Amino acid sequence: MGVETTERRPGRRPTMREVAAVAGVSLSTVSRVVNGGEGVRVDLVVRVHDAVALLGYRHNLTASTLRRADRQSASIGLIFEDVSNPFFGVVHRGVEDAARERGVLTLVGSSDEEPDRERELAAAFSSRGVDGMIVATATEDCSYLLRDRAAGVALAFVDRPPKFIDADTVVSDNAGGAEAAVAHLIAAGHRRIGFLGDRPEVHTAAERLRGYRETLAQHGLSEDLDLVRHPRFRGVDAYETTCALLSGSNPPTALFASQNLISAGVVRAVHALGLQHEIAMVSFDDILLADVLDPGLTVVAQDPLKLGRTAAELVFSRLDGYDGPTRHVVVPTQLIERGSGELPPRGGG
Amino acid sequence: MGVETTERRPGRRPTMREVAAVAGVSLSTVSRVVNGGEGVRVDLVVRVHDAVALLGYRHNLTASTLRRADRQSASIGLIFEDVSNPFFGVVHRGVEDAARERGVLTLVGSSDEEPDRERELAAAFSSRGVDGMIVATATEDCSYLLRDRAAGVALAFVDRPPKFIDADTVVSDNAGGAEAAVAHLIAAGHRRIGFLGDRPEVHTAAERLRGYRETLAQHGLSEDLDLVRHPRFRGVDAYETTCALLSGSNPPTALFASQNLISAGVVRAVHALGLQHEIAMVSFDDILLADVLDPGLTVVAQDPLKLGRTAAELVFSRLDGYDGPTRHVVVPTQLIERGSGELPPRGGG
DNA sequence: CTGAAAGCGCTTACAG
DNA sequence: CTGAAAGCGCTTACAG
Repeated sequence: MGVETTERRPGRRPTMREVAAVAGVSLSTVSRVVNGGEGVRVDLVVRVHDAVALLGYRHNLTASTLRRADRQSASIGLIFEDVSNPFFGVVHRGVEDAARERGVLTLVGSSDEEPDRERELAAAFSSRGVDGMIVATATEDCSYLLRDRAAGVALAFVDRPPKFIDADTVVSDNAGGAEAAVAHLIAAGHRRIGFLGDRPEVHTAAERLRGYRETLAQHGLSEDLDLVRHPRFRGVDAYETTCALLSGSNPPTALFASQNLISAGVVRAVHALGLQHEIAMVSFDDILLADVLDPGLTVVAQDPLKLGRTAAELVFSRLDGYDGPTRHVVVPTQLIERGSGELPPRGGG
Repeated sequence: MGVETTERRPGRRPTMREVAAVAGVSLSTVSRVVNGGEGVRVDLVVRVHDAVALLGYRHNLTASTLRRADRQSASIGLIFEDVSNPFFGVVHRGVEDAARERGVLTLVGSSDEEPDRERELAAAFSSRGVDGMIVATATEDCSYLLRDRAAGVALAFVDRPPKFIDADTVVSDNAGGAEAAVAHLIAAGHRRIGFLGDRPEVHTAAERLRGYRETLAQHGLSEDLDLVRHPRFRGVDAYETTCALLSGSNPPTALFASQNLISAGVVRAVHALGLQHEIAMVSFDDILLADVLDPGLTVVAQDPLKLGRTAAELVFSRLDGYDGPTRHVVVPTQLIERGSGELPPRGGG
């Protein structure tokens, strides 16, 4: 206790030069040993390792990157909407799993859906020399990243495709998942299906809305604009929007909630109104405890782990020299029936 | 489409030297302007800015850090158990919020509760010159970080205090929260209360178990070792453990689940057995949808955002020169009654 | 106020 | 196989 306090400052750490002095070899030799020891006499390797251990030397990757020919920093930058959203937490993990396999570290930030914040993060990452970036973009125009790509930064977009730049992208099958959800509700007999989702400027929301609309049309159902709602702020406002929608004059008999946090608000509202056994519901994106609700929440599950891993693989393949056309990966979704999506229309809706 | 592809390699980006040439000034002057322009003639500032814009120059923070006297990289490293655990996602966000205010970026990794992995991450962060590290440690002995601290890395521990190093720490009031949970169940009439938690090597689990035991003792209840279970793997195994516990010969009338993912498994099991209105339950750590369950899940809520923000503030105060004694912050928990914790013992337990 | 020079910690041709 | 030297992109005394 307290002993270590005196060691704290100033923050000097041993350099290769000092290791060289202790080992009685040149700086070059230390560098060779630290970088694998190829073609260095065994006794010198041993002496260097001893000196490293003695001094507690740690390789300075920053300086190494600056001088090395490949310039790789072994780090990539991730920009999500919000790292505390469980969906992005899992995407993050997927990236980390792939990155870990090649010793790459992740810098991570939240854009909060603000374009300025996204650009600031990208600039900050770029200044720190990341080898690649994975972006869940919130900007209308992603061409600001062209410069970074020209400078050698490998780019991949996840969850949402970019505009004004042609780049590797991995997204969920948003329209297809929405179609599955809405078709499922129609098959259960519903004709009036409410849509609750992010504002359509968000690509995923737009795609899910498109799937909703096209599926209605395919089944000869006309769209009632009053049934489409975009809660502006999530959680609490999805709750209020749902309450308003369900207490209107001609309410829907079923709901399609197109985002995880919105779903939580919708579910909360339906339960608060005591309508959970009356109003059918399907959620886009699975959530913890969805299976324990009464009735269980039928969802269109995404595969966020795979989204993240795939995005990382796209970036790494570029770093490994792939220079072909851009790739656009679509990860399938899966409808999971748990009860809420199989309820028939109340009163024969 | 495709036009940009040709720009991609090689990854040359303009240097200060090139900016200087274009602006017709010296390298020193460019550096001064890029760093704020203090004491540089206005016309030169303008010329440099023009050259920067023309060339698309971006400051190389890595090289700057290497040369600068303060050596600050404006980045910190975070080690969590798992970035995809919603609890740590929010802790992460708390750190990010504080870091963002001072332009600091976060490197983040998951230890998966493996000591080797934790040490690897710490070494990787250190090699990349982080200014500080925030660690939710999984190691028995954290003295391996003494060297980094001696080298000037500011340290804070979050969620779990370290052993064999005296360092700034912020944790939830684990024992107090557990006490509140158990006392609450006792007040509802329960005498046989099951404990489900991580293995006690994890500090939080040990503290919550301690709170459980001490509260039983305070109320004159003897501990039944058969009621204390440590599901080894989370989720599915918490489910099975709970089923086994409840179908035993002398089952508990109430359950205390001491971790978020374990809670999910316990809740799932209680509902699967149809006992959700019979068996009382309190969970440590709040989870999404807990309020929508039937009955609502009574929880001891933590404040993960505050945990993260506080950890960051502890790190930054060290970087700002604070050199006093280590600080040990305890963040209060809050009991939220929602129904499951207020059920009386069945059959008069 | 401005610029030439030294140097941060390291890698990499180059000569021996 | 080994070492002296140049240099990655930048900052910072130092002299003018």
